[in-house]
Amino acid sequence: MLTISQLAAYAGVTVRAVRHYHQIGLLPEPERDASGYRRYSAGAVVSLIRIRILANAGVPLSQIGQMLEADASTFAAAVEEIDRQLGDEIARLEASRKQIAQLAAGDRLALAPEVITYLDRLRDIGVSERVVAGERDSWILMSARWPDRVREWMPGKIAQLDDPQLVRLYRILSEIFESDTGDDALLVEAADILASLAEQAYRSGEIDLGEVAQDDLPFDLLDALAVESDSRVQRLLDLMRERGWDGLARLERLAEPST
Amino acid sequence: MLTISQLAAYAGVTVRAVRHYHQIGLLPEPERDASGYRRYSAGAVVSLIRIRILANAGVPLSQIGQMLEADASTFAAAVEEIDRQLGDEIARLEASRKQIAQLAAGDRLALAPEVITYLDRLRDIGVSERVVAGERDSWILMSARWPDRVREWMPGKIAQLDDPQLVRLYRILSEIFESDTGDDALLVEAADILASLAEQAYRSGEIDLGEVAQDDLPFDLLDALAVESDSRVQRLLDLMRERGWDGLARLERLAEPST
DNA sequence: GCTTGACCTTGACGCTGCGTCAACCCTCCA
DNA sequence: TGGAGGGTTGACGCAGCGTCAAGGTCAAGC
Repeated sequence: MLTISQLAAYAGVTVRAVRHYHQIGLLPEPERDASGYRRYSAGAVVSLIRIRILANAGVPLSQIGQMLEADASTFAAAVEEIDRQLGDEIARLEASRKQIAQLAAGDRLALAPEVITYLDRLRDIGVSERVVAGERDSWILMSARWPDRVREWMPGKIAQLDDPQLVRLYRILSEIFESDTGDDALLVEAADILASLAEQAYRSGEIDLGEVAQDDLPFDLLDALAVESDSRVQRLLDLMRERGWDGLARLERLAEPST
Repeated sequence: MLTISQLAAYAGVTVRAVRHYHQIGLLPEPERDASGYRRYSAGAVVSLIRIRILANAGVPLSQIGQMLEADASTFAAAVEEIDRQLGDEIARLEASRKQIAQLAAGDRLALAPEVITYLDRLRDIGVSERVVAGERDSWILMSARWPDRVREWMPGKIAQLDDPQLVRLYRILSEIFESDTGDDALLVEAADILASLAEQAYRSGEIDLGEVAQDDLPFDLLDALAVESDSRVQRLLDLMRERGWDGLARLERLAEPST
């Protein structure tokens, strides 16, 4: 007769594992000797090894009992199911691995390469780091919901940077948010340019977001994010409202311009 | 300001997950409103999304906090470590998948094909199912500890089945254990053949187990297993002892034969 | 003002497969 | 006879939430 540690050693498992199998009813409790020790027969070793064979194959303990008793076809069906689950799990882990490979490639925020390019272009034209960081956070938000759409939008966004008016706008914004003073004249100038750009876009019908339902887009959230990062954005919003436009991330016409 | 469910929806996670992140200190608790509800800023959405990006890449929650604060080289090192762990996990699952594929291939006990062949040969020469089952359990025990050694031993075992004496022995054993009567004459005959075979093996020095330390092999366990399955095995052991041999799975000379 | 349903709160258990104390008993050997 | 090295049960811990339970709150319709 064997003690629990001998049994465990023969089967190549830990004593704790054996007791666990008893607890969940997978391995029957053996007789006890006079002092209360469990005493195992040689057959228990075989039972335990068979349990481990299935467990090592990835079968959940909760199913092993049934599988050991099942007939061939039931067994085969169960095996197939387990294999499917293992396959799913492997697929999930490999997806994770792809993700992490992207992170390793220096793309610490997991933004699409197109967005990274866009942010770099902003830096090239002299946009300050704070404003770039704001843009980045906005695109993180957008990418979370429409990773594919964002990639489609980027070429257009990058092309827009050729517009001298837009470049001027970004430079003014950089100047505003880089300084700690509240130079309202600059804010007014920014609002004027922004209104002008919005007007052009509105006339040319350029505002085109593809098939994304516009209510679905978190423009309010983007505006709120901007205001959070710097309260002077609120002033900009107010100035835009005076000029007949609502919002910032997505300008919406409030009323026809009086002029 | 956002409620917890709005925050969760923006980031594509469950409310429960957000609360969990608060609990483990991964996401800071926001201010509460008058009624005790959590109220989130837009920045929280960005924070949460960044957490999920890392979590989806397989980073354990317990490390995400540090990673978000880490510098580039620390971050890269951590990423590499995570990737290694993912690789290990995938390897383990794929090993499981191979195992289960073997099970699916009809090999329900995960015995090496050589052993299956051996058991089939036993059936071919007329060995009863009970005796084959006993052999099978023995080989399960052996395979658990020396899967590779067992495969090497099998060709020799199969070759031995050409010996008419051995065939006769197996047939007698089958007859004994298939009947419920206690025909002692058959047991005596079996013991005589076994002793004769042992003598031959002893003389030719054939007993060769390779480099396996012999104390390491569970011969006592195998004998015990046999006795458990049928108590008449005990009588066989006694008869062998009378003939100067100890054990059954591994015969050991007790004394030089008097003849 | 009342109901209703949707949303918020904290607290706690469940899941998987054991690892790891804790606190105590049993056996064997020098 | 004392200590080392077994054994026993009981319980917490782990990862990442899901899922009640037992309420309090809010907005809307009657």
